[in-house]
Amino acid sequence: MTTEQTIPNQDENQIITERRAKLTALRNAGIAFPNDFERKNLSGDLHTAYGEMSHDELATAHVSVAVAGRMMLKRVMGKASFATVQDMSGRIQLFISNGDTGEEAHSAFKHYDLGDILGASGVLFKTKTGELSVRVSQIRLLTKALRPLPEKFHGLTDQEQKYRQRHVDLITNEDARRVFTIRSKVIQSIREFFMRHDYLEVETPMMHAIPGGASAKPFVTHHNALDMEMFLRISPELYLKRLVVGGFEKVFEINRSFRNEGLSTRHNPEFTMIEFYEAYRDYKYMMDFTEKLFCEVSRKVLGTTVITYQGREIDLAKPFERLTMTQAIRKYHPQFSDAQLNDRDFLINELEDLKAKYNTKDALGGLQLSLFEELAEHQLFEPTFIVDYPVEVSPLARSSDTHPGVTDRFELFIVGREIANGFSELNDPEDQEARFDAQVLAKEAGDEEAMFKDADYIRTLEYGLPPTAGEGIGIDRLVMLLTDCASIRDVILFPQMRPEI
RNA sequence: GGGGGAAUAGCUCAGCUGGUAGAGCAGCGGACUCUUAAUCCGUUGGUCCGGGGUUCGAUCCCCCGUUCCCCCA
Repeated sequence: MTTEQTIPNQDENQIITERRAKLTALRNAGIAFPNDFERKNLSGDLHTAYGEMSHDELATAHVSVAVAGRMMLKRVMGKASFATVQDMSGRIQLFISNGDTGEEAHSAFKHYDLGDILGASGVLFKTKTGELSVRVSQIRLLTKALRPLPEKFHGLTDQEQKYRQRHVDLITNEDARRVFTIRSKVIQSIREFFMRHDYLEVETPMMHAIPGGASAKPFVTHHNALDMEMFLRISPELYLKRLVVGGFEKVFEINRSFRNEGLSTRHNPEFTMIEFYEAYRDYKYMMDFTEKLFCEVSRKVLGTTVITYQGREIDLAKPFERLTMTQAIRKYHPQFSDAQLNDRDFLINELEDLKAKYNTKDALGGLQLSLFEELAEHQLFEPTFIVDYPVEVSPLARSSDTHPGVTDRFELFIVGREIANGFSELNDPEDQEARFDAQVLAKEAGDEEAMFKDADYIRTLEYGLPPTAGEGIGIDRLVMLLTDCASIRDVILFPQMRPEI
């Protein structure tokens, strides 16, 4: 809405200059950006309704249509032309000729450029090669595109440009449209699943005075009026459990959370997950529930539970395997005995040999986890729940009644990546306070990802959190799986990038 | 953070261990009334990512930097 002409001279080129001249001519001739074209038909609907009709049937039916879209292909043959326009539902071919539109309109059309947005009305017909097309009687330029599109055959292939100029990627690459359409449907079907199970969708704060609910470094910001440091949330967990205390016994939030860590093919600093909590359930129920969810989402969105990821097939309808960490290690490294995997000195020796990262102060469970991450995690291609996480890395999970040092917790791995994390919630306020205190000690000892003590959350638990199970599922990673994308940037519309200049 | 790769016309890409750059598409002009990445003829278009260095001469070799991609932590 600015009247100021902001022309980026530095990347002005001949093509843009010529298109600008065409725009100037349009301005001089009248309204250059009209807003009165009434689009009546989508190309996809027309193909569905009339695609199967013969040339003669269509001629008899005499179907009048008005379509609009971006011109993607253009073939001029003297007194007649073909153009392909693309709208939100697909593409349709236009036939423009002196005989149908008059020579003046057709001549004007010849100066339209690929990328321009057109509106056309006319009658449906089939070409002699059988392609459903519009015999155009009136055609208008609705929006002049000043910048040229990428090459019509290859589209945009430069990864950086695909991410930085996602609109161009979406215009030219059908696969990009496919991925983000699937993403939308995945979220929709997840929401439907939870609605059907009587969950309440809620929104909790994204700005936290105390970042909690996960072990991660937060982004820091500042509230001016309150003059206080605030954090972008790393997880909505503690707020959602407050709501369970409040009596909302089944809640979920499809949330954006933020973690101040590096960027990679698996990490974007802001990411989408769903967290959900259900009272009077345990972590075992959540595993069953998760299997149902994954199966249903895949079936609804893709029409099948059998997916192919990077060349390998997975059937989400098959029961997900459930292993403890040591079982998973032994599955891929049968040379280890149970006794060895329960021997601190042995584990430390192995981790040293592997040059793996681990915390020397860790108890047995922490060391097992380090070895699991080193030797087994990346091999878990088939969906696998790893159960019985150690207490020291699970400060919000309920302790096992039968195995000291272990919590009622699982993580789900598919294609070697963590995709979900759930547990029976710790609802003993005194135990929770002790766990927070342990986290504070870890933080003081230099663990930047250790949790803060949240006294308000303890007070909340003191009102009584019913026995509850909760879980978080990484939606970006789930979408990667369902769309066969290798990089998280391929499933995030605008992934975080370094500034261009 | 470490290692490897990439950056050349608006886009997709060539460019021979050194001699100031080419093709296709797009654009512009022309021919063409059923094309399908239309075709045919002609033609415009370059900060070879940026900055230093070596050299008579650098897109090419060396150093520094920027961004992206891949692998590792």
